[in-house]
Amino acid sequence: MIKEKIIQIIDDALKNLGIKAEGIILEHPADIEMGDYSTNVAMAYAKQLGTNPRELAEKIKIELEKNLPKEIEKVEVAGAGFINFYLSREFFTNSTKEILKQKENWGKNEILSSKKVMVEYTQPNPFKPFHIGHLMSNAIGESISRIVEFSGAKTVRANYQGDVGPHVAKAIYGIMWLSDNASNEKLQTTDPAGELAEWIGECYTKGAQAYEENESIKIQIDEINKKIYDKSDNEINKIYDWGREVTLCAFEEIYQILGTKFNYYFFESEMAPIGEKIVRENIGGVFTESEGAIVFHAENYDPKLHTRVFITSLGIPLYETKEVGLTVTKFEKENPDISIITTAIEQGEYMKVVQKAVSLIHPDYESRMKHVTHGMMRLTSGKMSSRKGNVVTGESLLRDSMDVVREKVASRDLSAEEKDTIAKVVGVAALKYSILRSSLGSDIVYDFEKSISFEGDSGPYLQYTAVRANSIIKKSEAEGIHLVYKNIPTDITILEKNLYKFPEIVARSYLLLEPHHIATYLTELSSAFNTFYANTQIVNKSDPYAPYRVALVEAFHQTMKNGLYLLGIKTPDKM
RNA sequence: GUCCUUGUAGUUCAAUGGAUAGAACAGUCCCGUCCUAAGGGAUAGAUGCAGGUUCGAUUCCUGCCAAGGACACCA
Repeated sequence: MIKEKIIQIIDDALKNLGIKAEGIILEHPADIEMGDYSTNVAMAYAKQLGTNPRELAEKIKIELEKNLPKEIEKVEVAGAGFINFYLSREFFTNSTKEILKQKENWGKNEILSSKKVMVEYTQPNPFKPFHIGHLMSNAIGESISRIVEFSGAKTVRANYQGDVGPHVAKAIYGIMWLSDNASNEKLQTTDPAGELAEWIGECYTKGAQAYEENESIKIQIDEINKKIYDKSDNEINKIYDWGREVTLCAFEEIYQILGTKFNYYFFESEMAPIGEKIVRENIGGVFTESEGAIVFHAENYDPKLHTRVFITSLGIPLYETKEVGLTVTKFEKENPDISIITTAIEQGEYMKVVQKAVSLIHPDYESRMKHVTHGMMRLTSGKMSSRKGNVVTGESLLRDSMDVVREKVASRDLSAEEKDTIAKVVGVAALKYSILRSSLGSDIVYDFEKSISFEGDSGPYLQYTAVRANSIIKKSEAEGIHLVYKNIPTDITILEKNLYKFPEIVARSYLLLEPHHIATYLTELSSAFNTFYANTQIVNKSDPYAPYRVALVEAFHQTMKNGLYLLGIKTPDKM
């Protein structure tokens, strides 16, 4: 790649000047006018050599110019002593050719070649609503899965769901309590799953409220919880089986719209016994008994960690224990080189403790476990809580987003089927982009008006720009403009100066596990394309440069398609 | 109290230790015989506070302030 090549010639130049360089830094200048690549070596070594940075930069420049490769047009010294490289027309022309050659492979790298990476994300709980937090985890996890895939790994997608525990008992109590005749009919069918799941969500909310407000109901629900575990009550078993199926079915419908296909579904009910066995086997070693419970004193291994209970004094395995079971199961089943878990930051400290415990039992897993945490999705009114019922569910949000798109395309000359597809694809894009445009660390303040705004910095803006490019390609085909690299415009567009950077951006997104770098890049790229589009008549048979410009548009379209794929967003042909 | 996140234009977000801190929305003002105006152009506007390291700090270190989270039997 060109980057390595430039670093090499800088290294050679420095050697000729008798400077031993360690780690040459080559970056893109903030302003595109200042060149395509820039190095700070003159500033970094001037002090050590006792010279002025600019003077040293000039010397290095002369040395570089003795043997400049054809990809570089010129070298300049600027500012406090930066050495800037300007890539040549030939480089950009070849770059366009390369993109069209690589097609769907454009942007891939080999950082993870022949590795296997398991990514766990989404983690909704049966019997509870699919809320915005799940949407967030899904968008991020799916994007990371695809970025990892583009980095050469085999990706295994996993989902982990809490199908047992107090939340299920609360929901079942709610279902029994709210079941009038009409809802008894509900229990006879699992269709439509979405609506039924929504009703179960309401039952959960009512049950959870009652649990906190009424002592006798609390006792009843605890009783139900026990019966769920030992499967001793037929009526409860029936409701349980029905509710589990309905909610899982509803989740599957959402995954389909979101574009996720899981390879594995892990359930807490299955992980509990596995984890419990492991924990009990390690009492005395890793775990200790304390006040009747089985705990892990993580602070003994790392002062920043804390003690957590793994099995209660009543002998019930907690989430920590199930997580141990899950982690070990993942490694035993798939033996991934890297196991990534995506959750909200509130799980951060807890996960460190669990991973420390697992590491003590299986030291070889330690360096392979990665926890990616993201901020919380919150309303302006505060934290979202499905317990208090003030939720905007993930499903309702998706529906609203798609409805807005439907209104916008209503007047377009498209078939009803096309409009429906566009509503789905663009609605999902609006939502995913609003999640993936920010770095993972900070919270996302959810503003409905803004999330459905399709102007400017948004998913639909990216799709719209790609669609415009697609129209040009279609039109050029109709006009019979053939791709030949005969006449190349002498000027270099901002679009070209952005396109070749795509693989670097993908690699960086993987190394930092931050999808937003791709989102930011695509927005800049789209902006560059739209400027080009506004100022240039591209499809023009009498223009000798038309074939190259169409090729450039195709290269742009391909880059957008691949980039949007990495965000889990589809590129429509029309909208 | 201890630990983990996060503090950047009016708002929502960017910025692999670099050059004049970038966008978008909202504001003001332009662009419609032309490939989709869900577009383009112009204009105004910001690094929580105080130190330190560095040729250079939004970025790294220390302290403070503010918001959110985790700290024994919820998940």
